[in-house]
Amino acid sequence: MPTTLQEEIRQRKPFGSAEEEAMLSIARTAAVLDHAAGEVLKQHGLTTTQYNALRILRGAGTEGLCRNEIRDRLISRVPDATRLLDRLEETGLVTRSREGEDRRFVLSRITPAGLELLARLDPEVAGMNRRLLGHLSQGKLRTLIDLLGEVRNQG
Amino acid sequence: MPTTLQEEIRQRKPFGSAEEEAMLSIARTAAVLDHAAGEVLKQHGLTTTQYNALRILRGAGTEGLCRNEIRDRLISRVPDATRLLDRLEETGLVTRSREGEDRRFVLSRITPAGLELLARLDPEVAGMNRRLLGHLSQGKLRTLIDLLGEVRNQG
DNA sequence: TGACGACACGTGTTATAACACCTATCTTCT
DNA sequence: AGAAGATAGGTGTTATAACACGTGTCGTCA
Repeated sequence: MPTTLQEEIRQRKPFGSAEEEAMLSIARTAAVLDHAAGEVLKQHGLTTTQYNALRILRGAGTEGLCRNEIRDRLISRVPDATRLLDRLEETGLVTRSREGEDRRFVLSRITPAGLELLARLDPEVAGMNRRLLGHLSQGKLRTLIDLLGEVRNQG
Repeated sequence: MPTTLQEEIRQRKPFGSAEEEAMLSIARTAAVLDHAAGEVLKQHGLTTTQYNALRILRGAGTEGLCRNEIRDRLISRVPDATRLLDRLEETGLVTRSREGEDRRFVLSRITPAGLELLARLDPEVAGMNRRLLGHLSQGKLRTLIDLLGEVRNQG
């Protein structure tokens, strides 16, 4: 197993700056984790984005959320939340309806089938998180989270 | 500007574990940075993956690299490096030829046009890195890089 | 030597992402 | 009231990602 990013991507020259190395480290780490999560979710017919959307809708409860609200809450922004929800609706995990007094809004809600799927996934995802990150102490995880927050704020 | 991830994605409930929060923080940060980098590169007709591939080929020099070697070095693995190189070849940034004694290998090389493009991009990318990450001290960046390395090793 | 498996690439196809554009509804201002 | 702009959502199209499979080349071993 390679021990440094430079070995991992077999780069000969050292990084030009800490900023550059940090950019690549973040991208690389996210790619590795996203791939691992994707493998787990794929077995349940979900992509990581679909799973993320379902989690958002579970958090929203019975009121549901409109399309743009879901889009804005996604970890990784997608320009086409309509068809993301189309697919979740096709597989019966989400329902949509235009019902408020403002008829522009279409509320999406997670279905019982969606809730069941998430409930089945919860322990599996928790186990995956431990497997992927459990070798770091709580203190290190906290430091990492704080540093990433600093990166995003005033990025 | 939101100050915590929880506000950023408007999540009501606190995170279930530090591992979960770290997973989401990494994914979120990578998405934000990748989006910013994509905006810069888009103006030059490149995606972040294409840019990454060009950087790899510049590092390889005149010897070039074969497809699978490029694929393995990419920050974010793609299952179809052939067509990634197809596109770079179409735009004249890369050439390919089958020439070694082992006729299975197809060597890809960056062209002078590719080198010129990268040379034009170098200062722009460096400036972007500073803009995105320059507000963190060198010590914090080093800590972040090290922690991300720990995440990937024995992940 | 020739059959077999491994390897390096490429191709075909489907699903999704990305982008521009369009429709319907609402708000506001004259 | 009615026009203009903003907002929410959908559609059409192209590009790319993702996956399975096919082709040619090489090494190996009976």
